Amino acid sequence: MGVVDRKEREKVEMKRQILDAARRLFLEQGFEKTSIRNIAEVIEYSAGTIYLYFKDKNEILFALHVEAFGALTQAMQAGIISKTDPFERLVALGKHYLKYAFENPELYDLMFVMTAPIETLECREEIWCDGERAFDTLKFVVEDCMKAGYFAGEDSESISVMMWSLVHGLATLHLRRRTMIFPEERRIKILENAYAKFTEMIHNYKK
Amino acid sequence: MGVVDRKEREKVEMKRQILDAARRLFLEQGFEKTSIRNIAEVIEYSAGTIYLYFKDKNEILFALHVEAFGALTQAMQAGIISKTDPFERLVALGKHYLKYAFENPELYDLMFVMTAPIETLECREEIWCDGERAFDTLKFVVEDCMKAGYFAGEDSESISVMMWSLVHGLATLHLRRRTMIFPEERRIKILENAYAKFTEMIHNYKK
DNA sequence: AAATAAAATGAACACTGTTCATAAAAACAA
DNA sequence: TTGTTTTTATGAACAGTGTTCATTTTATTT
Repeated sequence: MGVVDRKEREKVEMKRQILDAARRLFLEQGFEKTSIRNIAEVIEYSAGTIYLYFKDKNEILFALHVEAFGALTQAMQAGIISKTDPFERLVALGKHYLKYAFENPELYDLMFVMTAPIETLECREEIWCDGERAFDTLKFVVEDCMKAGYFAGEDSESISVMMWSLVHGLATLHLRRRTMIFPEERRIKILENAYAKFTEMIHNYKK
Repeated sequence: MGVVDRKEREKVEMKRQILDAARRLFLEQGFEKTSIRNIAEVIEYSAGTIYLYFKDKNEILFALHVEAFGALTQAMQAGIISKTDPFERLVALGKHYLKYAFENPELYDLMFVMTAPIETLECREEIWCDGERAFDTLKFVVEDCMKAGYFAGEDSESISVMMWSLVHGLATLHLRRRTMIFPEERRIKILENAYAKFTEMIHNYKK
């Protein structure tokens, strides 16, 4: 039957519409302040209809979570292929990670800061798989650096966690407005300097 | 009039009761999931009464914010006085900062992650003063290290932001459960290793 | 004891996420 | 085409939210 196929397509199409509306609203006004009724209004359906396509509000967030990680993975790959030298690659990887975070603040939030969805999806393996894959990408680049003579005698995991924490720290301090203690025109520069200093330090490090 | 004095004391006492109840509930179930009615129930008053002592829910959060920063300042001071050598001081400062974050997850959230209150209190100077003071403490210790020959030729601000970002990154990745990609029994060790590696690197760094 | 001032209440408002009986639309069978 | 069944959509209802405010209760002053 071609009908069942079309129905399937329509279902997917409807989910897309909901997700697009939800993403837009989440980006504009945040997760908490966006109501199911808001989303329904945008796509011109009743609130109840949303629940025919997604179990609850968190399920919508989860779907966006998957998409967001897809985009981050792409951004990270772009960083990797932009350089050939292993260490330059690592630096570029961090830069692209930060770029992604700054350009997609709400999505970054959703991936690495939000707790709301996590409680509900604690048992959900896929969530962690995405994060794990991203971390493994970082670790892989770090190990490449080690093969090229960097971080001699260190373990790649510690170096990777250190690197991740630093860029995540820079990203969240800024996204959550904690760089407000600095004058506005210098904020970005200050973050860039901190990252530059960090990469310089780990570059020149000898035991 | 002694009466007006007593009234003043009672007002303070009532505020204390509200704040204590609110802190407990925020710590237990988070800010969003705690309602004014919940707080009122704990102190055995009606919901409306809360609004005679605090303008709104955010005002309660703000009061706790001030308290939380007081406690962090204390924790940082404890780190500083625990050592005499400048660099050991810096390391201890970071350790005590992390300790505070792990022991007071919701308060740490409130200070460095939450966005909800910040929107409302954007214009509020006091908020940023507290954060600025904490950052200045860090910068001061970094500058002491420089006087002792560390970080030659660097500027203390970049080094301080780098340090802050790293510990903040470690703290938030863990508090927001993103270390779940690692096996449970190794999580803390992994964070400690990353911090140890970082301090080691900035310790041995020569331009 | 009466008048005044302060404090506490609880109903009301407009909102939230979610459910579910009902109604409309679409697909299939005769 | 008509009647039946399945799918999809609706909107009222529920229990909750933050917040306001007229009303009542309590405390103080005259």
